[in-house]
Amino acid sequence: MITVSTSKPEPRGYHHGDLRTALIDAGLAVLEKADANAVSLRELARSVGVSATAVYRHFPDKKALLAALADAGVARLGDAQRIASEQAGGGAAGFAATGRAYVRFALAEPALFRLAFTHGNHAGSPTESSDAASQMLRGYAEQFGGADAERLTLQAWAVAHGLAMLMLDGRLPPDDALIDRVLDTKTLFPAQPGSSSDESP
Amino acid sequence: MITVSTSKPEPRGYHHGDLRTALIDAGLAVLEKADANAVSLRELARSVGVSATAVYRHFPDKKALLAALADAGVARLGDAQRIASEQAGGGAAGFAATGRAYVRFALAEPALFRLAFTHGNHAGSPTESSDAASQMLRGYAEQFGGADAERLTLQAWAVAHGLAMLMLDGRLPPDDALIDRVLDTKTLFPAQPGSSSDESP
DNA sequence: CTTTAATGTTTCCGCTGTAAACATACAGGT
DNA sequence: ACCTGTATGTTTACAGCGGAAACATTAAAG
Repeated sequence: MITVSTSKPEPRGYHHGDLRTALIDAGLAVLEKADANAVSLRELARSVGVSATAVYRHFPDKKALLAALADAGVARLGDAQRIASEQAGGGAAGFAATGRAYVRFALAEPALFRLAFTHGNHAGSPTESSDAASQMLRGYAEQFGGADAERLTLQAWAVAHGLAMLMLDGRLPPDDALIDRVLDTKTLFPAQPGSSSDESP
Repeated sequence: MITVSTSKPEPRGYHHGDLRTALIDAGLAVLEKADANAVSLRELARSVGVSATAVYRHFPDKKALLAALADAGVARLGDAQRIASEQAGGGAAGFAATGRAYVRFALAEPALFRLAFTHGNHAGSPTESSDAASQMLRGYAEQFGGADAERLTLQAWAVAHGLAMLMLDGRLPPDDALIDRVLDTKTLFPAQPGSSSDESP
């Protein structure tokens, strides 16, 4: 009954218990304090108390491990956005909150965000993003934009993503008020808000 | 009075002639075909015909070499934008062309663009970007936006940067028409164009 | 022609990702 | 209970990396 990984998958099982999840947890922990190429297979294995090559029983190579970490990042981002959207009560306010949550998540988890989005760590086809966050954004865009839904989707995503990256890379100060100003839907998408849902709860 | 940089610095001089520029050129060449962490000190040295540690006579460490490459990237991007702006004849058309040039440059030189913008490779203070491109953008924004110049600057930069990154990372198809649609200033900044300059030549 | 500073080389170290051969422990059929 | 197959983990080995230290050479200045 030894404590084994970050959560508690009950150290039953073969040799380790649940190496795969333990490695991912360890990886996420590293990404809290350092960027992605500071993630070392050997260090992860070490921190989990296992030989370096044991990792290869669960991931074909390092790329696969990083991809798994990236997936975890995408999932967390989606959660953050859904929660923000719900707390804002949906509608135009929810739409705006979704964008702010995107950037705030990037600032809160820079290495994870970067890993999730950078350099081809994506699964499906480019255009049809199937993750929860993309679908939510598309939903808002259709709700507001009508025929221009696609353009609205892309522009909103691009502004938020661009702002996030510029702040992450130190080209813009990671200022919360700045986020609000740049992502202000009233000026960016003046025609849309308030066309099919209330906005003042 | 000797031709020094990109092509053939005439192998005169001390031991090598101009190792520093040769290394940078070699680095830029690598970045044409692979991403930044495929740039290896040893490989660069090898390709220039010099021992690995000779590099340290010109750069304190690898980070410094990459920073130099990043600077070269920023300069090239600035050139591309200035040219695009001039070819469009300035004004509102020039403003729009500047944005498109930004994204097109990113697609044409993905590794270089990434290196130039990613992960803290910037010199001065965050807000006051002193490079040519930033100043040009600010100029356009003041020309059009008046009091809202700063917001306009940031939003324009963010959309372009975000679109570039999303295309680079495979989340959006690198489609030229898509660039035009997303960066359409008429819908993104409907109030601004045509306030102090003509727009339909 | 000597001195000196700039430039390049050799050798070394610990780290990395990963391939190959070997060891162990669990699960199911007998 | 025992054997056996398969999943899991270990040992050992290799080449490549960034970089520190000591040494060698070259160009330039006196």
